[in-house]
Amino acid sequence: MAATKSISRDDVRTSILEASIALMNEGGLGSLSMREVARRAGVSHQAPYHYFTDREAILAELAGDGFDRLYDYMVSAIGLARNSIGDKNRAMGEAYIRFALNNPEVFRLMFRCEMVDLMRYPEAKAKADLCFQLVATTLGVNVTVDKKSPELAPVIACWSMAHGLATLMLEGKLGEAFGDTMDQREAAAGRIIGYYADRLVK
Amino acid sequence: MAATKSISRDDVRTSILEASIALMNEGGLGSLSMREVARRAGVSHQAPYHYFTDREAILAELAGDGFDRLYDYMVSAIGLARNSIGDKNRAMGEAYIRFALNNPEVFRLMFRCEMVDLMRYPEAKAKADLCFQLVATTLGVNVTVDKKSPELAPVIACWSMAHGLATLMLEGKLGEAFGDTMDQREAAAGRIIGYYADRLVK
DNA sequence: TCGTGATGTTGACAGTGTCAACGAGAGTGT
DNA sequence: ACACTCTCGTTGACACTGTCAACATCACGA
Repeated sequence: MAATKSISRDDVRTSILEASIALMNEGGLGSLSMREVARRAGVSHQAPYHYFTDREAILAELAGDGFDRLYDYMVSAIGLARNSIGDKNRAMGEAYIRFALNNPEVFRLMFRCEMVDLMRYPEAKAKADLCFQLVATTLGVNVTVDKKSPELAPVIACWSMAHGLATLMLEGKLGEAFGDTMDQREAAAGRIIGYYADRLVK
Repeated sequence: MAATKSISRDDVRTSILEASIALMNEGGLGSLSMREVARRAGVSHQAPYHYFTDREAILAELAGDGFDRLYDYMVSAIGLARNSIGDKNRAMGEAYIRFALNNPEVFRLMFRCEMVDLMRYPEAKAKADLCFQLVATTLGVNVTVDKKSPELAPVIACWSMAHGLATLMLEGKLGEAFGDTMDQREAAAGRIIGYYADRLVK
């Protein structure tokens, strides 16, 4: 039956991806090896190559999922915010950082070009672009504008601050200045973003 | 002779580090392997372990050098700036980004905790702290203040924006919106920093 | 003079990504 | 019915990795 066959095929592919996610979250990206993924998925060490050309192809899929989820994080936050650009900007920045802290390994994957070269994975690239467009339109900037247009400057400034703060927190460069528990750290980051994001858009 | 011995010892250590730097700059951090380093340095594959306990110890040394050089970048830039905090802040941010673009692999090393856990390398950590203190004092904030003091907020905001911008450019997330040549990209980043850094400190 | 420690070597081990060769089975055209 | 091809899966091999263990050399202090 074609049905059972195609279901089985999807099953293998899905179990490979699930094993990848589990490994990534357990031991970090360093412990995500093709052979261990295959072992976890219960197939031979070579089977994953029938679904993904190489390790990077798996990572690209995970990164693509990450951009989808980041998009959802931001859309939800924007929806809950009041109608002013300032409030939306603040909510969006907080959501960006919350996503990074809740999904550290995927976040790294999404923003490290030597791990996933988005140029070679148009699907994932499109999802990343969607996130950028969401940021721009939320700040009231028409994204169809010329890439070099100065109109994009505030978008880049806001994005840079949120991204820098997320990265520095993730990599432990802010010490424990932001508190010990996740909630405390999110709140502290939110205060920074909330206070300074406004200054960048007007 | 003790002299020749100690010189020879230093020679080996130096050649190991030089080989590491060369490899890092040629093929990225991924191609910096202990065995290839040893090969380049002209010693057996096990010799480096007499000088560094493991791969991370070499990377920590390189990262420490990186913080030294970042410090120099920023100090020079501050010295050339006019006397206002705004000008110094701008010059410092530009220097930060110039350093990142000119030394991409070292910059990554310095800010990725899974590559070098600074907690385990107090020497490198001290150099990193020096950079942070330089940023704080340049912005007129007394760094001996309580880590959780809100006085540090503008310091963190400025650092985050510069770091985020550097990271996003480095990882190619800003497309070619910033120009094709290195000079163009530096200039564009400088414009962003120059325009927005001021808004964060007053 | 005899350890002894620092410096260097070679050999081995399990682990990795990936190529090559092969097989079972389904689908298809004749 | 038969041969062909394609997909999916296997096993085996290769060179490479980090690192442990064992051994050689040789300067130096007791």
